Amino acid sequence: MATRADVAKMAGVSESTVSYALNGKRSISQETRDRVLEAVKKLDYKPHFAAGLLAGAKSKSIALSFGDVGISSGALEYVNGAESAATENGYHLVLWPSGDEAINEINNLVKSGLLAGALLMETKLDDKRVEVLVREKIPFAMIGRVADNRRLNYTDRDFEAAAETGIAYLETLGHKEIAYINTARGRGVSELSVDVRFHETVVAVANAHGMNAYEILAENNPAAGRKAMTEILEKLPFVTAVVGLSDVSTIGLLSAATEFGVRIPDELSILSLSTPTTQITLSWPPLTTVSVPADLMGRDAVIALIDELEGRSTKPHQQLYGGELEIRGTTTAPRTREIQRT
Amino acid sequence: MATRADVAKMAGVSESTVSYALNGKRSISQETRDRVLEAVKKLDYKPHFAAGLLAGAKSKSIALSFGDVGISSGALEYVNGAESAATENGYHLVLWPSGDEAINEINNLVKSGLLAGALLMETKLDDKRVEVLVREKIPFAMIGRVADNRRLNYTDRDFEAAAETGIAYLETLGHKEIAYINTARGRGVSELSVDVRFHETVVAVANAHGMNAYEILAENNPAAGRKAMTEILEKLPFVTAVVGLSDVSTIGLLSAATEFGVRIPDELSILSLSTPTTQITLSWPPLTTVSVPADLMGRDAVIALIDELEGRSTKPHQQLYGGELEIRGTTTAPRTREIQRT
DNA sequence: GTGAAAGCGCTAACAA
DNA sequence: TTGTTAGCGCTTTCAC
Repeated sequence: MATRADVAKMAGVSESTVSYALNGKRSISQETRDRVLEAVKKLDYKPHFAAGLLAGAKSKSIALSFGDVGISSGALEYVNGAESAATENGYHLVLWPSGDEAINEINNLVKSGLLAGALLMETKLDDKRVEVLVREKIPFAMIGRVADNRRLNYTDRDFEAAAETGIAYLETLGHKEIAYINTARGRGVSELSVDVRFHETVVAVANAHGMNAYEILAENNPAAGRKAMTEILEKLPFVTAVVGLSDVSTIGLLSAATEFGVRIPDELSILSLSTPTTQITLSWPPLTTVSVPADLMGRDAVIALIDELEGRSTKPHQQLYGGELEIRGTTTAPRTREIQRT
Repeated sequence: MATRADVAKMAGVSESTVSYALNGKRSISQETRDRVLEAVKKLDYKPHFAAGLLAGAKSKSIALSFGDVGISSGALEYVNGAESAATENGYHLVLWPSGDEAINEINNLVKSGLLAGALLMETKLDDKRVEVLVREKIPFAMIGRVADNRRLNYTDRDFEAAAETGIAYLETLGHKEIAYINTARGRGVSELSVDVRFHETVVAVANAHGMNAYEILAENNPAAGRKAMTEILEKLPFVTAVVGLSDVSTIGLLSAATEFGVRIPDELSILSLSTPTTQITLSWPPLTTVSVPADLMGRDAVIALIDELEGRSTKPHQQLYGGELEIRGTTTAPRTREIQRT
């Protein structure tokens, strides 16, 4: 491989001139630049990034820290949005599963110059990663929020707005008694910030609208959604609508309704507040949702981080996305008779 | 940050001794090692990877090259499998969208020492990435295959085995006339190797079993699956079973059947040969499938690549996975009357 | 506008 | 078993 020295020799200039011709960090005559560029092309010169890193150039790699059980299907849209924004800006995303030592490794690699910063997904209210990154002064941005977000970059959903949009719509339809499915949390099971925040918000908003909201806990998988449907039939036969706060479990709930012979939406309305667009049309009827602009949010978070890395931001970037009501096939006016399994 | 020189001074040894104490590339007395390790701990020394790379150490980063429209939900399981195997072996995956310049960039970064090799997903029969990587002698492994796989590492599905398993099962049930849904290809639309290979295989296997197989082309999304269902009702009302070769379109087909009032499986059997496990239970009834061990395949491909990177492999790693018949709710004996929309 | 040169922190060949 | 040392290719300061 040709080095910068080879280029310098061929172009008849010094090595530093080659660098500056390439990165534009100081002015250079058009003629000299042309000569350098020609030599670069002739020699098929490619810069050696590791050398640059050692000499002080900044890395263009960002660690993408996701949950420790892999990237979930719900998280995928965020990842794809983040990835495309990163690529457009000349950065790359490095997959990084969460874990106690993983975050220390990120710290090491940033200090080593190999990584520029980190993008955190699936944040918990009390997220250890944040502690470490703040202490070590590693630049990072979050998709989601923690308990105390002062001076932190985050891109999150606007839960108040989403709940308000969805519940106001159910009120319009005439629903009074609703159930909502949330991920099991507290009790040491999970403290994903999204679960806690949504829980609090939905109850408050429903009450404000004069509705009664009953919580059902379910892990975020289809089987748990099925169990939730069973629970509704057994314990809450009077509810006329169900609001899903997680993505996959809501689809499981819908399938289970079909299985149990509960006609959707005539006998029960289902509204999802968190289903990614790619999953909405996977079931029948297609889910009515308050949309999650996951792609945009992923992009937004990455761009916030890059702005910080490149010194363009002065204050933390904190952005909330509400999402829009998308009426599809799972909602209608409440039934008048009691629901039952057939 | 403390450097290797600081550690050497504190431990009272030379700098190279510190390196060897850390990487074990030459023998060292227990006493010396202990002293070095103690200094490392006291100084909180972290190796500077970029420096190591420049000096000749090998990178532990692998480019994960996926389709240019982002990671598809079907590809996610492969990614997660690959990621966990990489992490277990001390490697990391760098997200890399396909594209003409992208593959050149991988080439540059491998030459720069920043990347060790590449893992290719969503391979096409005539894949440009392979051309470049072979020419530049970049180590890589594929999930999928190209037309000529001599001397290449690949991990792929065993299409013959999968088709045989699925179609033999349909024969057992008594089906004679079947449709199969494949991604539109040829005609410049797509040349994903999986589409072409599956097409050829399914026809051959069906014929061998004395069945007639009719192809329906559909992009791999729910809406196209719905259209495929329409097409079956209109043009192939005599078929009693449908085999889906793609993942998402098959689920769309199933939803559409429910929508159109076609009772599954009584009026039409549906068998999927490619649906990832996470999507199977998203619809009702749950799909009967020939399973795709995507997680295993992702792991297998990464490990093959790492073996090559670390000089442990002498010949190309070529591995096929058949998958097992998993009977769920979408298949049964053929109906006797003609199918129709209600 | 351009050049010279001093590192960056590590690896590994060579020497002892 | 351990030490010495010459780079790896680039960035950047300082001088012209």
